Order: sequence, then structure tokens, then C-alpha cells
Amino acid sequence: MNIVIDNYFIEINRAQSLLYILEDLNIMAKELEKTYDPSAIEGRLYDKWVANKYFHAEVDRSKKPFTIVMPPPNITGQLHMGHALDNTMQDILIRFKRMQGYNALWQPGTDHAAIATEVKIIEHLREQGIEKDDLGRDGFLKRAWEWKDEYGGRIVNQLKKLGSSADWDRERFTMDEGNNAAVTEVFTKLYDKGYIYKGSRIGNWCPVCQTSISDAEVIHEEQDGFFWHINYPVAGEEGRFVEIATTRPETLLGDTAVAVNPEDDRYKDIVGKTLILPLVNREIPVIADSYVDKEFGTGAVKITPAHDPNDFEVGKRHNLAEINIMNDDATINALGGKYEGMDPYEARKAMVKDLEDLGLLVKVEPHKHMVGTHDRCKTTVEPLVKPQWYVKMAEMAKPAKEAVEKGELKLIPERMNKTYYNWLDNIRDWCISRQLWWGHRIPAWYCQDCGEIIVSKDTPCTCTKCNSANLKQDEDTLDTWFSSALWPFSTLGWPNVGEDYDYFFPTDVLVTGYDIIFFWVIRMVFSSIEQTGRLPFHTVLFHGLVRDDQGRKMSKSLGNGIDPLEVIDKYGADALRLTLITGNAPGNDMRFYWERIEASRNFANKIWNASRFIMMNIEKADIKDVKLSDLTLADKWIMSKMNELVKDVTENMEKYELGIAADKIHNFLWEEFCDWYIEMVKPRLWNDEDSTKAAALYTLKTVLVNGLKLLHPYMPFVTEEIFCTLTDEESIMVSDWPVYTEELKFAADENAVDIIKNAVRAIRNIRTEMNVPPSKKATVYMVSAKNEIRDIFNASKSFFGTLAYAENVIVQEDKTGIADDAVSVVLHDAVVYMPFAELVDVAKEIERLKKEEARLEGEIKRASGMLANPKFVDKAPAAKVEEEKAKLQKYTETLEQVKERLAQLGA
RNA sequence: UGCGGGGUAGAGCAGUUGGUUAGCUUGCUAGUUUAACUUGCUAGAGGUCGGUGGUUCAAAUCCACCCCCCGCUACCA
Repeated sequence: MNIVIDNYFIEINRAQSLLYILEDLNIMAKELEKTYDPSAIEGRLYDKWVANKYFHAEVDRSKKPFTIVMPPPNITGQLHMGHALDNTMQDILIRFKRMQGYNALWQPGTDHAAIATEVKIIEHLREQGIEKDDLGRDGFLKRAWEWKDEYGGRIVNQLKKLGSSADWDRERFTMDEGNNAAVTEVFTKLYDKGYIYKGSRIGNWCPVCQTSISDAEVIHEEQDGFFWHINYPVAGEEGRFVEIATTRPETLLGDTAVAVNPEDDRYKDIVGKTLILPLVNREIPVIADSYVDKEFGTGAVKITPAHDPNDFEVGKRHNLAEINIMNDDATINALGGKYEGMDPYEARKAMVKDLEDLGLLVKVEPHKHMVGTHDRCKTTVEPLVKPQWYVKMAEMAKPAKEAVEKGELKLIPERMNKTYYNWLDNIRDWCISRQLWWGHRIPAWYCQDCGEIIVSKDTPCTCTKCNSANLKQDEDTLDTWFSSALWPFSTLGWPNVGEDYDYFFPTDVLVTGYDIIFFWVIRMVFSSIEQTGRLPFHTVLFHGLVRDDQGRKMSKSLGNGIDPLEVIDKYGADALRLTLITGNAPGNDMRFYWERIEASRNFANKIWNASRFIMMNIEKADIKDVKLSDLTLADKWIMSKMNELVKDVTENMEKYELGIAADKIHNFLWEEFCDWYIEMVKPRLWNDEDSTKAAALYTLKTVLVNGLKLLHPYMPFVTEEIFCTLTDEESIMVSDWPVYTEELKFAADENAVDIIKNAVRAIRNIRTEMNVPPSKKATVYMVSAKNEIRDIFNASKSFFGTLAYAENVIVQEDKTGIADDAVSVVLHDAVVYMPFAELVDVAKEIERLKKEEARLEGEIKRASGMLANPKFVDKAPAAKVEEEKAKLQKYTETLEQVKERLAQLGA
């Protein structure tokens, strides 16, 4: 029956909730399937949310805004676990704040990802036999946009599967009109201020991608290499040599000096003389520079300013020529004579051979060294001197650092501060020009007549200096991170300072992985300060990497990646989300285990079934008029616990402790609510005579609804489905976040239930130890001399049956009528007896009591030891001392009862 | 090289403004199949909190030193 209805409604209107349709059909709606099936509801609920515009935020001055800007995924990308984690965290925060009544905006968009996309499109074209250059710039860009139109939306759709409540109506792209305007605005402003300049400095060059790359894109990896020792002859002194050591002999062609340390006595007399550069026979000077380490190698270093960053600096200090010996593909250029056209490895081999023949090769040693490689293609990066555009960093780095130092910008976890400072303290100018086509073209024109550089927002018609119309735009595009750096404000309309920008900016929290702190976070911070005068956000919440079950990074080459979409298909988005959030602290890496996904799925099912149980019973009484005064001990206990949970969870979430909050909700709902409270309440629901049934149902529903609300940010789908079935409200995601209230604090009832729980546990424990099957019901005597304790047991008699399989519960003041060989558990303030005459093993019982006696004696010794120590009594806080005293008293009393019991048994 | 993270039960992780009997998930053992859930329920075993020393009435937590693993960062050409 249900299945037929399901299909029917899905066909007529996916966007409407189950409840409405079923009500229309006049069928009992308050029922759920026996097991939770995420795939049956997720799509429908998501469509409903979108249709109702719940994700959409408009400027509303009556509400406080809360804004998160989504790190834009690459248009080439496919959803991976990192995205899933990142976006789950953001969605949790956004849903939480939205329910708290904030005007929550989660601003989404995608990134053109310059080099990543260009490389991918080139590959794609190559498969069709087309080379990039065949198409020309315009033709290539046309293909690139086609690619974007076809694949750019893929990852967005995947994010939706996760349940992301981003405002898709506001979706942006880093190369849309607004972002282009922001990019040119920033470029021209920085240029006018002198913060952007064009310079010939040594930079990182990828010979395969044929573009410059920034320092951040270079990955250093250790490689096995060699140390070649080569003799350079001293000019005019036959038979005298300076021995240098190098790992890159092929760069010898570009040497313009040999450097030694000024303090090095071995070389003092030779500084200022000239050497004959072997193979080339060019004369080069010997210079003194403290950069050289006397202890390392031979203490004499060949200096190749055009091909090594350190040598470049030395060259600047000593006015050395920069001789570029390489083409853009790293082969030796025309200056290389016979070595022209060889790649560096061929040239190295040939030159080493030639040096050997000349008798100038002294020795070759194996040597491990770090080699810079391009993070995209793993190609060895060549340091090359080329004219490139740079952003001057020194000035802009200062306020960015201060913001964190002053606490205006909070990084979570705090240890990230050090990494942040460290990078800013050592920051170098940012190379922003790329020899690529896919990206923002640099808004600079060169006058072909007078050489003037014109940087302008609009295409200039004539040269500002000589009026020539013969202008040519710079061929280069900008580093993809240049536009990403503006993302928090460019997406809100900047440079047009409109309503959206005015209201939603600055944003609140940025959620991202620690791996892009340098690429992105820092650049957003200084760009925002420079352009808007404000920080882009007040908090950065970092997360770690999702690794495989062996702790390895998930990667394509290892084939160990787990597709979040596969997880969602099999277990549901809620299970994936909860798994990614729990058991993990901010900034720490985590491992992915299918077992953990299963545990989360089980939790969703548990909540589902608890809800089913409540719905099955909800018709049994009218709960409209239930007042707090109608609640029983157990009801007040769970209400009070719920109330505390609301407070704790809200506090944790406000501190961004999402994993801790999720854990607390999980434990409360599963253990306190399902395993204890629902079990306590069952006898009341089953008993037609019970006058507190309405109170029980009221409590069940209230606690469930509040629990669902707290859980909703973590598990949006299952909570929404249950909520809509259980209540008449439209959606949980626009319902109010629960608030802590003193009215629901019932300390005495909490304490009473603790006593009951201890009694129940004790009975269960005995039953297990005595091997009493649950089918064997028992009579239980609860004996206590204290009135209030007896009252508690009397008030809770009914549920001992379901909790501890007690058939008959007798509460009395003393042991009258209880057989001597009854099994007993001594609690504080009470003794529980179970007269299982036929099952009791006296010896076993004595053994158990002896164990208990020893434990208590240990505790008493510990507590009395502490209290006997004047230092503790004097120095520890009074409350702590009181606590210890109370414990000591409790243990002492309990011990007396245990001893008495042992005496009874003749031990 | 500098900075940082981690070392807690078989596995994976929480927990540290110092303060009850160190938690959670999973796995294991035993029991259970009770009118929401076998994706359940109950009980249990399993830990010298990496090591050594110190501070303190009290240390997984603070300090010092050491050992192992992992990041980032830089480098010796």
C-alpha cells in the first residue's frame, strides 16, 4: 500500500511533502517505513527546499546577516571527500544560524581554475587530434567556454546531493562579468599605487606548461642526484685551478662568476682574479660573498644568475651579467654552441663527458637534494629570468599579520597563527602573470611606437604618451588566485557598493582546508584589507585532509579515493555528513572508514525508528493541554537533560566545535532518550488506565522535536522527513532553534533518575552474573531507610519491568520478609534484593561482595588519605574538599552495608 | 633549517583553563530475539594516556629533556 502511494506522489509532485499528499488522499499519514531509506527521500526534500526558496537570502534590515562564502570548486572538478567535508561544515553552520534567526547567506560559485582547466582542455583537444596553437587564442577560448558550459555545473549538482543549502540563485563564476570588473579594478588600483609592477626577476618556470608559476605552486621533493666536482683553470696561471662542486653542471654555460666566502683562507689570494670557464673559454671573476658556506662542498660556488635564485641575488650584489642559456622548453639555446637543442639531461651528460676528456672533472659523488617540481604536472621547475608581473607584498603583508595578532581575525585551531605569521614574515613578491590563455587577461597595453605601458580598466585607443594608436595588449593572463583573492567581496557586488555588499559584507566565517592557507586565505585577507578597508571574515575554520583507512592521502594515482557520491547512494547524505564531522578536531586529518559510515547510517535508522515508535503511539492521548506540572519524574528528567543539551550544543557550535556537539546529540538521543527514557515510558503507554499517558506522549514528542532540531544541521534529510510527518510545520530548516530555559531545569529529578539508573544497572548486572535469562522474571525488593529514596522507587516502579525484567517491585523500609539467601546489590542509600532462591550461588555472591568491599575500601583509603593531607585541605578549593568529604561518607556508608550483607551470608 | 601536529584498549579517534572510577566508534567475549529498530538490546574483558625527570595537595593535562611517526617551510651550490 505504502509503496503504491509513494510512487503516485513522486510522480505528481516531487516538491511536496509526503504529509500533504497523504492528507489529500485522506489516508493516515503518521506512519513511516520500517527502515530508513535515504534514497527515497533525499531528492524530494532537496527539491522542496529549493522550490520554497529556503536557501535564498535577500537583504532584510530587520534581521542580522550571517554570511559564508563558499570556496569555489574548480569547474574541472568532481566532488571528492575534501569537498564533502568542507561543504558539510559550512552547511552545518549555515543551517544552525538560519534556525537561530539570522539572515543566513551561503554564497556559492565556481572557479575557472586557470592552469588546471587549460591543461585539461588541451588534453581533451589532443584526444581529438587538435593542438592548442592550431586553434589560436580566440578559438581556444571558445572551446574552453564550451567546456565550462558542459562540465562547470557538474560539481554544483554534486554539492546539492550532499544537502548543501547554498543560495544557488546567487551562484557566481570567477570569470563572470562582475568578477572581471573586480579583477581589473584591483589590478589598476594596485598598479597606480605602485603595488603591481612588471619586472625581470628570477621566477619559477614550468617547461611543460610553458608558463611562470608562483612560489606556492612549487613542491619540493627530495631526489637522488650527483655532486660533480669540476676544476676551473685560473687565468694566466698554468696548472692552477679552483675546484667547484655543482649538482647542475649544464648550467655552467651561463656562469658569470665563481664565489667564495670572504673569510675562507684557502681562497683569499684568488679573490679578484679571473678563471677560464671550461668548454666556453669565457673569463669570469672570482668574487667574495658571505652567501657561500665554507664547510660545504669545496667552498667555491659557480654563480649562474640566470638559472638559480640564490645566484641571482649574488649576481645583483656584484653586478654580474645574467646569461640565459635555455629556451622555454628548457632545451639549451643558441648560446650553448654544440650543446644547442639538447634537453638539460642530454646536455649534462655531454658536458660531463667533455669535461672528463679535458681532465677537468675531479670526481662525482652521489648526493640527495631537493628539487622543485610543478604541483600540477610534477615537472622539474626551471628558475628563469623573465619579465613578469608581480604584486609587491611587503606593505600589504603588515596589516594582514596585525589582524591576527590583534585577534580581529581568529584562526581555528589557534596553532595556525604560527603558520600564518611564518609565511607573512618570509613573504616574497607574488608573481601573478601566467603565459596561459584561460584566465583574466592582464589589462596592460604596450605602445608599439614609444614603448609606454598603459594599464587601464578600459581598452585604450591611443598611447597616453605619444598618442600612437599602435597599441598591443599584454598576452598574459593572471594567476587564478588573483581573482579568488577577491571572492568574498567580488561575489557581493564589489566594486559596485550596493545593498548586498553593504549588508552581507564582511562575511563571517571562512571554512577551508589548511592546505590552502597560503594560496588563498592570506591573499583574501590582504586583498580585502587593501580594497575594502575591512577584513573579509572574522573567523577562519580550518579542517584537515580526509585520508584512506591506512592514513594515505586519497589520490587518483593510488586509486584509493572514495567517491562521496557512492557513499551517498549507498548510505545516504546524512550518514556521510555525520561521519565526516564526528570524532575529529578542527585542523586535524581524519581517516575514512566504511564502518564509521555504517555506524552513522545505523544512527539515522535509530532515530527513524524511535520516531516511528512515537508516532505509532501518539494517537493514544490528547497532548494539547499537558502542563509542566503534569510531568512525572522520568519526564522531568529527560526534559531537563534535553534542556542542558540545548545549552551545551549551542555553546559548542558557537565555538565551532562541531564534532563535540554532534557527539553529544548522538549520545543523548541514542542512550538517554532511546535506551532509557523510551523504555521507561513504555508501561505507561501500554496501560490503558495510566493517567500520565498524555504527559509521556507530550514529553516524547517535545524531546524528539527538539532533538531533531539540534540534529538537523548535521543530518538535514532524515530530520526533515520525520519532522514533517510528526508536526504540522512546513519544514524543520526554517523552524526555531531550541533555547535553554531555567523553567525546564529539574535538578532533583535528574538526581532521582540517576539513583534509579544505578539500581537498574545493578539488577541487570546481577542477572547477567547469575545467568538469569530475561524470560525469568523476578521479584525485586528495594529497601531503603530514607523516605525520599523510597518515594523515588515507588514513583518509578512501573518501568523496572521493561528496564530490568522485574516482575514485581516491592519498596520497603527494612528487610522484613526477604529470604536470607536473596541476592543483593548494595547501593548508596538503598539495597536491592532479588530472592532467587533456586538460582543463588552463595559462594559466588560472597565473592562478588568481597570484590565490592575491596573496591570501596580502596576508594575510602584514597579519599581519606586526601582529606588527611593538610596541604590538600588547605590549598584545594573548598568545593573540592567538600566533594571529597561527601564521597568519603558515601563510600563509608555503603561499605557498612556491604559488610552487613556479608555477615548475613556467613562470610 | 625553522615551525607545527601526532604518540590514550586490537583498530581509529575524543578528552588537557590540572581535580570523581580516562571517554566514543568499531572489533572481541557472553547473553538476549522483549508489542520502534537484529541497522536492535544487556552485561563484560581489554589502558603503566610514547619514555625519563620536574612543578603541585593533585598531572593524560603544566614544564624540561629524550625517542618514534607525519605535515608544512627552507636549504648545501
